[in-house]
Amino acid sequence: MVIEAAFEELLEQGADGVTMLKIARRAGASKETLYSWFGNRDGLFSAMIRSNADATAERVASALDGDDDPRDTLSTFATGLLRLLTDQRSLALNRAAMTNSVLAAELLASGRHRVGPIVESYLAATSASGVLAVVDPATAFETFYGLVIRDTQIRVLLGEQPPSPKALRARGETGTDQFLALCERGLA
Amino acid sequence: MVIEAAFEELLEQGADGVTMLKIARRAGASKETLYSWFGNRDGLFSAMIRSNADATAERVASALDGDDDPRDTLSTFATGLLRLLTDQRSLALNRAAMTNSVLAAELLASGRHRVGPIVESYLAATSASGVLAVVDPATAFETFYGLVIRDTQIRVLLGEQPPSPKALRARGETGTDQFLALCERGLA
DNA sequence: TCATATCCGTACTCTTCAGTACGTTTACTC
DNA sequence: GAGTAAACGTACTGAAGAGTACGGATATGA
Repeated sequence: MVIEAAFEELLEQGADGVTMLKIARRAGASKETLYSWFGNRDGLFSAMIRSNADATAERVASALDGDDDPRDTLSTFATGLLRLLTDQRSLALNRAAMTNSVLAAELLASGRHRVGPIVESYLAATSASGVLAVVDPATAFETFYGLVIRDTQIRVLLGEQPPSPKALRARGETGTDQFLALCERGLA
Repeated sequence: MVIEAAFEELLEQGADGVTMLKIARRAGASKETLYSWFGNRDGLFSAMIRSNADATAERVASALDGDDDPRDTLSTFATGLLRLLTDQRSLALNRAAMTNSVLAAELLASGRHRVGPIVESYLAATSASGVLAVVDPATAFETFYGLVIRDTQIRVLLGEQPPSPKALRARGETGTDQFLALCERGLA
């Protein structure tokens, strides 16, 4: 599949090293086919962003789906979010979008602005049921995000090694504990 | 000055739109002069990164310098950090470095890894004097960073409008309050 | 078997830009 | 004002890649 080949090229060569010819060769397709399917280079990148975003939104929604203890749900979700944002594909797409305003807007729309509301409605519902007290779901999610992600994403975007799975889990749990502590004091 | 001209080009054209010729013209210099001063394109970008980092480190150190109430010091510092990370020059440099591993490493070294220790030693000293209780200065700084910056930097990197100065200040204060609350409970 | 649509491979155009070469000009020093 | 070094401007080379053109292959279905 072409999108798969494009991701492989992207991971190996970086955003600047990706060429339509290399992708075509790896996919066993011709350049002309790529152009007829995706229009141009940006179109192909758009398709990659959408493909990644679809997989993401689905996972986020299902992580917040059960009715376990909010601490467990949030902590699992936190770990998943960290894993997602330090995943090589996401990183490469973020790097590529960073220097292209159209792609950047698409990435924001299909990523942050699609995931945000899902989490916010979870926080609102949980808060309404009295288990958890958040002042405002939107700012609460930002606080949660900050406590979990910290400077991790920007550092790996700039080339640092991503934290180990174990470290990710620890971070997810600590961040969740900190978030719940702030909730208890009415500071989230 | 050449570096100034380069920054202007970078802000107007974006990282990909910057060419040595345009910079030379804007600076009233010749391409050959640029090459003799900076070696090559990356050398010029390195110089820009260093120039920006020097200004930054100085401001950070002086913000943490006085012996005011830690809440005031931290809150002022927080606002400054937010302003710094959403500043157009920093953003443009981050975007440019994101697709160039050498520049990325330089940006990390002269930015995050230079500012971090300064803040950590402030936290350690303040903690030692009993005014504030942090478990570990390094993770405490990460927590503080997360509470202040949240997803602001990545969003503006992807093209969103930076928050207003007023919003930045509010964020700096709220983030500081949250951080101090976590300190009190031994969670930072 | 024929018709049609899709796709492959190759080759071509066009543009852009990094980096270099070089002759001329400015400016400073003695 | 002669000598020297730095810097200007213009022109050139070379490489790379986006996008296009087209003839030939392959498949599908009537």
